[in-house]
Formats: sequence, C-alpha cells, structure tokens
Amino acid sequence: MAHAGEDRRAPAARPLRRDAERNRQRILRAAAEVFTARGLQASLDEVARHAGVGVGTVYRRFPDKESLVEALFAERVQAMVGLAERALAAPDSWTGLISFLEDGATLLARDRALTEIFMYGRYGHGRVRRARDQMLPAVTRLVQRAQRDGTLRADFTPTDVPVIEFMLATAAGYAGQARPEIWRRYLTLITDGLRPSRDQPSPLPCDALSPAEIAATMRSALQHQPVPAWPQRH
Amino acid sequence: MAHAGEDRRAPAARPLRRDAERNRQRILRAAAEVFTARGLQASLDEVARHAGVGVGTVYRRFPDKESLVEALFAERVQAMVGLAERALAAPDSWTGLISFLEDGATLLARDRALTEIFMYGRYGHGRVRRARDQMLPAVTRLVQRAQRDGTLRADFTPTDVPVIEFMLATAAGYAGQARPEIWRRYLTLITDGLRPSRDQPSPLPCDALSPAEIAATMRSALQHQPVPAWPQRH
Amino acid sequence: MAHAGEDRRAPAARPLRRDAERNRQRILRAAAEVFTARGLQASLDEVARHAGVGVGTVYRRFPDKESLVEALFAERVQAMVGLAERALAAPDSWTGLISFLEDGATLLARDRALTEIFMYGRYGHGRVRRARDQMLPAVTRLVQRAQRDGTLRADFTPTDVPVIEFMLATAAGYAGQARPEIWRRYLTLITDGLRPSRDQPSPLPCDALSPAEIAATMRSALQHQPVPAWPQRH
Amino acid sequence: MAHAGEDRRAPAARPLRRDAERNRQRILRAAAEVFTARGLQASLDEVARHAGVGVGTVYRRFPDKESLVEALFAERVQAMVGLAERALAAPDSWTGLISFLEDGATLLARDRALTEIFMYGRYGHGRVRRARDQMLPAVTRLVQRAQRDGTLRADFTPTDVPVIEFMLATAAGYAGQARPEIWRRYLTLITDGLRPSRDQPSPLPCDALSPAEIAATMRSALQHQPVPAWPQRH
DNA sequence: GATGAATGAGTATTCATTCAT
DNA sequence: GATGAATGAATACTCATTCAT
Repeated sequence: MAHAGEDRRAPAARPLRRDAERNRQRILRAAAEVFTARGLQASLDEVARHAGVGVGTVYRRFPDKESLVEALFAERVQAMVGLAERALAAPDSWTGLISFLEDGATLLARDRALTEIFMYGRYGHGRVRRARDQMLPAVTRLVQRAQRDGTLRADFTPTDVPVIEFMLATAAGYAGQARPEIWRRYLTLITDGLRPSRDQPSPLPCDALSPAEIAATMRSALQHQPVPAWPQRH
Repeated sequence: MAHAGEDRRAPAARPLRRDAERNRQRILRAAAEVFTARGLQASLDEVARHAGVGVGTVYRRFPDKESLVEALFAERVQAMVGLAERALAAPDSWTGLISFLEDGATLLARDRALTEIFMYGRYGHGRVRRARDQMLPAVTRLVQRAQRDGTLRADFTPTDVPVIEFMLATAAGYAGQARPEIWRRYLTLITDGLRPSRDQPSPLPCDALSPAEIAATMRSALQHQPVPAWPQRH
Repeated sequence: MAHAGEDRRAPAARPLRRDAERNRQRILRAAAEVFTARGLQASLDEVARHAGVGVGTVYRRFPDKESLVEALFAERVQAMVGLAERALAAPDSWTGLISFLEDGATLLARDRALTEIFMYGRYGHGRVRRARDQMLPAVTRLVQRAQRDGTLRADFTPTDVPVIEFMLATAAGYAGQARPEIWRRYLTLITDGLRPSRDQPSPLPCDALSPAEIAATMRSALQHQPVPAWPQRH
Repeated sequence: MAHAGEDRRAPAARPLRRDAERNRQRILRAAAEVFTARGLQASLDEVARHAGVGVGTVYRRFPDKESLVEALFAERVQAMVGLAERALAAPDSWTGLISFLEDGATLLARDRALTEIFMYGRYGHGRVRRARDQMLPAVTRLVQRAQRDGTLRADFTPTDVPVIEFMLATAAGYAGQARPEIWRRYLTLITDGLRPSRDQPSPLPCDALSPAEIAATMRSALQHQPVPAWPQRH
C-alpha cells in the first residue's frame, strides 16, 4: 500500500517513533487549516509556524510540498472511499448513492485547496491518483446497484460521480464562506435529473469519461508543458 | 465604453500607432494562450517571451498584471453578456436559456484562467466587475421570461445561472484537453432537472445566492485573512 | 528596548544562533560600507554580495530594506544620543555643547547614508524616529545648561543643533574622502557666532524649527506629491 | 564656451531653430519643476510629460539624463556667477559678500535636486564644473576686496563660500517647504563669526579646500567605484 | 524634427528546498 | 531527530535609452 518516495515512512513502512508520528499529524492538521484558508499558494513556512514546528521538520516528514499536499489530499480521498463503502451498506440503493454525493460534497465544500488541486492540478500525481483508483470501484458498485434496482437512469456512469462532486465543490468554493451549503441546491437539481422514472429524460449527449481518461487527464494537467511557441514575425 | 486607468489607451482613447496596436494584439493573444494553458500564475515574463516582445512592452500597454488580465477577461465577459442578450431574441424562452448556458459553457471550457478569475477573483475588479454587473440583468430577463412562459421551474433563480456555468467549466477543466465537450453531459443532467413539467420536482433545499452575496464573495476572496493561530502544545 | 517588527529578532528577543549572529553582523557591516559609499539607493543585492551571503539571508534577518537601514541607522542615532548624554557630564557647559557638536559631526562625516536618511527620510520611521525623539531632550538639556551659565547666546534653540550637525555633514560630504575633517573649519566659524560675549551679536532673523516642524518635515519628505501640471501650450 | 557632448547644440554651436529652442526651454523649465519637487530620481518620462513633449524630444535635446541635469544645474551656477559679479559692484565690500551668500542661498533653497547634485554628486562633471570654475574667480575678488577693506577675517578663503552655500542649502532642504527661509538663521550665525572685529576670533582649525581639491572631490564623487570587497571567510 | 513604442537590465521581495548546528 | 539559517531562482514592476514611424 505504501509507495516509495511519497513520504519518508515509505521505504520500510516502519512505524514512526511516537513523537515523530505526533508531529506528522500536527503538520497535516496545520497544513489542512492553512491550505484550506489560504489555498495552495500558502508557504510551508506558514504551515510549519502554524504547526509549531520548524520547516526542517516538515521536510523530514514530507520530502517536498507536493508530497505534503498529496498526503493531505490522499487522506481525504481515502475518506471518500470510506464513505462510498459505507454507502453500499445503505438499505436503499438510491439513498445510498445520493448520500454519498452529499457526504463527499460536504468534505469538499469549504476546502479551497482541495478544489485547487482538482481543478488546476499542480499537485496530485502519486497517492492521490491511487486513492482515487480505489474510489472508482466502490462508486461503481454503488452505481450499478442503483441501476439494477431501477432507481438510477441507465446511462449514468460511475465516472460521473467524481465529476459531479467537483462541480458541487466548485459551487461551494464560489459561494465561499458566506454560504458554504449552497451546493445542496445544485445537488438537488442534478439528482432530479438522475431518476429514470422521469418523463422523457433527455439522452446524454456524450459518453462519460472512461477511467483511463480520468487518469490521463490528471497526468497531463501536471506536465508543465511549454506553451507552444509562436512563429516569430519580427 | 472605455474606462480610465484600465489600459494605457484609456485617457484619450486615441488610436494606437499601427505597430503598437499590432503588438498589443500580439500580447493579448499570447496572454490568452499562456494564461489559458498555465493559469493566472503564469508570469508576465513568460507572456512577453511568448509574444516575442520585451517585458517592458507588456508593461507599456498594461500598467500591471491585473490590467492585462482584466483586458483579456473583460472581452470575454462582454462576449457572454452579448450571448445573454442574443438569447433573449430566441423565439422559445426555454431554448433561449439553455442555449445561453451552452454557449457560455463553450466559452468557459478549456479556459482555465477565466474560471480562476471567476472563482478566486484575485484579479478583475475594474471592467470585469462592470461587465459582470451587466450580465446578471440580462440573465434575469432570460430567466423571468422562461418562468413567465412556464418553461422553467419557479424556484430557479438568476444567480443560479453563473454558478451552473462555473460548474460546467469545472467539469470541462477536469476533463481537460482529452474531452473538452464533456460538460454537455452534465448540462443535460441539470437541464433535465429544470423543467417544471417534471413529476414531483424536489424542492430546492436552500436559497440561491443573492446578487449581494456574489459581490461579497468576490470581495472576500481578496482578503489575506490570517489563519487563526493554534494553541501551541509544545 | 527591542521593538516588534523591526528585525526578525524582535518578537521573542531570543538570541540568534551563533552562525546567524555572525552573519547578521556581517550583513550590517557590509550594509554600512555599501550604503556609506554609494548612498541608500544601493541595492540589497549589492549588500548581500559584499557580505558574501545570498540575498535571502539578508531578507531573513531584515524583513525589508527599510528595516536594514533602520537597524543600521538606529544604532548610530543611539550613539549620538549617548554622546549628548555624556556631554551633559562635562564640567564646562560650553565645552559640553561644543564637544557634542564635534563628536556628532565626526559620526556624520563620511557617512553619506546617514545624511540621506536625515535629510530625505525615505527610510527611518521606526526605531530611527524613536531614537531621534530621545535626542532632542538630551540636546535641550545641554543647550539650557549652557544658556543658564551664560556661555551660549540666548536666542539659540535646541533644534538648531541637529540642523548644524547636518550642515557640517554636508560640508564633510562635499569635501569627500579628500578632506574628511574639513567640517571643523565651519564648526569653528559657527561656534564663534554662538558666544553671547561677542560685541553686538546680530539678532537671528527667524525662529528656529519647532520640534513639531521637524517631525512634519520628515513626514512630508515621504509623500510622492504630484508635480502640479502645467498649462499645455501645444 | 560650448563643450562637445553636453547637449546637442554643441558641435557647431549653430543656433537652434526657433521651435527647437522653445522646446529646449520648455524641457528645462519642466525639468526644473519636476526635479525640484521630486528630486533627481524623477524619470525623464515624467519630465517629458510635464513639458508636454515626447521623451524622444528630450533625448534629442539632451543626449542623456546626466546632460539635462547638468544643463539645469549649469544655468544655476551661471546665475550664481552673475550674482557674484553683481555683488562686486556693491559700494560696501562686506555687504557685497553677505548679499551674495544670501542670494546664492535663496537660489539653492527649496531646490532638492540642486542639493542632491552637490551632496551626492551622481551628476555634474561637465559644464557644472566649468561653471563653478567661473564662479571661484569672482568669489575670490569678492573675498579679497572685503579682506583688503578689513571687513572680513583674514583666514577666510574663497573656497569657503561655496561650502557655506551648500551648508545653507542643506538647512533649507532639511526644513523643506514648511520653512524655506530657515537658512537665514544659520547664515546670520555664520556671518557673525566672519567679522574680524570680533574679540578673540578662534583660529580656524584646518585649511580650506584648495580649488584643486574641490575639483578632485567632484570627480571622485562620480566614479561608481565598487565598494572594496571583503575577505570572504565562508 | 518630433513622437512615443520597444527594450532589457535592474530592484525589492518571496519561497521551495538544503544543510549546518 | 528537530531546528531554523542559508540559498538563489523567480516574480512584479521601473526606467534610461534607442529606434521605427
């Protein structure tokens, strides 16, 4: 489960000394607060100060900013995976799916950094991708169950789920602190479109992203590709 | 239409010399490409290099980064206002609204910078705001007309329109270059939820943003609020 | 004695690590040399190069140029305050005053930066001002003592003292390295005019600056007042 | 009288076309105002704007900023030379000298740029030096006449005159706009020390600058000598 | 001749990252 | 292990100077 180079625990997966683990948690908590409030451009110095440790300690736990951000985000995607798994246990398949969307959006809302990661992908190749890879199977089961039950339109696709989550996060981010729960309004709008029982649901005009496309998309967002140069007409 | 202080043409509105105008366009085109590809954190040095001019030239035309971004963005928001106005001319009120959503999303999709401006508003306080201020009235007419005609659910609100646009842009941005059209899928989902004719439409769980809240949100995005300090438990 | 925000040592006043303190001194010494030789427009890059450290190190110790200049200058103004206080201990009141003028001019002479700060005050709003505020009272006691003793003409005013110091610094700066002690010549000329015993001393034609005027002067030096526009006669 | 390279009139000393000459005056007047108000760091763009011409025109008349500053200053030194010559015509030799000091200080006072030139000499090698060279002979006659008449102490030296002028300018510059005439106070103090009739005038402790030293001083102020490097002990 | 557009080296400042203590 | 000092490349912006129109 551990992957080399992500954080310093990796190579041997040896458990950290108690105080080291405490610091690690402290840093993650501080980073969550700082990045959430300020976005990802917050400096690691600020994170360290907020955590009450030196920058050096941050770098001891996380080889670079990327890794810290990843660890943070991976935990949340993990949390979402957990939500999806728990949603499978819901007695009603439709309710299970919807409450997963709700709970996921609740996690994303108010989290500026999370949205930045998803939308502008300067971070997030490593554990994030793998965490998400764990999520898709769970979501797939959730979706298939609902479709089997006939509570969800047939052309809905598991990869639609993360996209919808991000869209809701966008709404929440846009409304900001003032109205953090605004996304519920749009979730309702969307779920009203998800029922198969609706009269004449419009056919969806294009295929959902395939899991491979989601992976490819994330990868490409990270390359700092030079903007293709222009023919110089000087 | 021209507003003082936004770009150097403003005060006299005297037309630029031919070569200057050519370079201005070149810079604008380069900025569009660079910001679209890299987001607004791209440096003006990179814009200048891409345009094949010196940084000084960029600064001659646009007194600061903000102004350049504004000039770029203002044109596009203007374009969106234009779309809303044209949509009012559509014979069918429902079609008018939907095609505005489509056309707007088409403009936003693939344009990372545009979305950044709208969502995090680090830039865009002059012409951009004024342009946006023109948009809401137009959208309002569009929405009211559809509601008068009974083609749109009554609890939909004009401010929902920009939020939905950004959500679609998010979807597009997430799918990236691979599937720029993907947002159409989610627009369909949403519009299916907008019809009043639907059987038992779910009540929307909270009020839409008021115009004042949108304005406040934009303003607050700019404050560099200190992250509240933690009790240090060293 | 330490004032928050002036240099990074301030908040906790915790002593710097040995190497840091060494570098801090190195930077201060380099800054003194560079500013003295080149004036305050010298860049911090040059200071850093001269000190043999990276610019970042300079900025770690002093949050901005102002603070570095302040730290440098504050020490010297402090030194002058000390001189004034020591001069009060001189047995003869006249000698006390004169030797303060001498010692002060000795400090100012050859120090282009010091003079710039005093005269154009682009820097120096924190400790510098406070240090200067300490100087005037000390000088006042010096002047009043001499006047009580009848060794100083009665219409001389404490604020005349700094003005005279700057005049002497001007003379020194003008003569430059070639004749750094030239100011002594003009000090003699001036002090010959200060004795009350002189036959028919000319009445001084206008009042000295009030302390408030000195403060106002410094403040106004900072405003970037627009040059009033001209009637264009094209 | 014209010296190559100083301004574009030089090589042939051919009189400028009428409009060119008008522009030249306009620029000089604008430069005087701008530099006086803002100091020498004012940009030539601002000067041009204030004069109502393009920067190119400024550069056509004056090959670089230095030359413009020089031209400006040279005119004033010229004006001072004129004053010295006129002072020679005064019936009383003492009054002649003093009123020259007064009139000179009046010219210098309120002129931040002039003071900057003198004190920090980033400009002023060319015509300025020559103009001053014209001044010293005139001043010398003024001083010698007063000493011959016994109205001036014998150890006073012609080169003391410009130094005193700059000292007075310093006082004026320090007091700023608030009290432009403050220098009169210090002139009185100094002139009270200049009378030979005074009881026991103190001997002046060092020789005045020689004309050669003044010249050397100015020259050296202009070299951008690197601050001598330090032994690096890294 | 006049204009103002273009240039690019220079300035203050920030921040991810490395390394001596 | 923890700390925080040091580094330098990067970024927004300015301005003296040159040159095309």
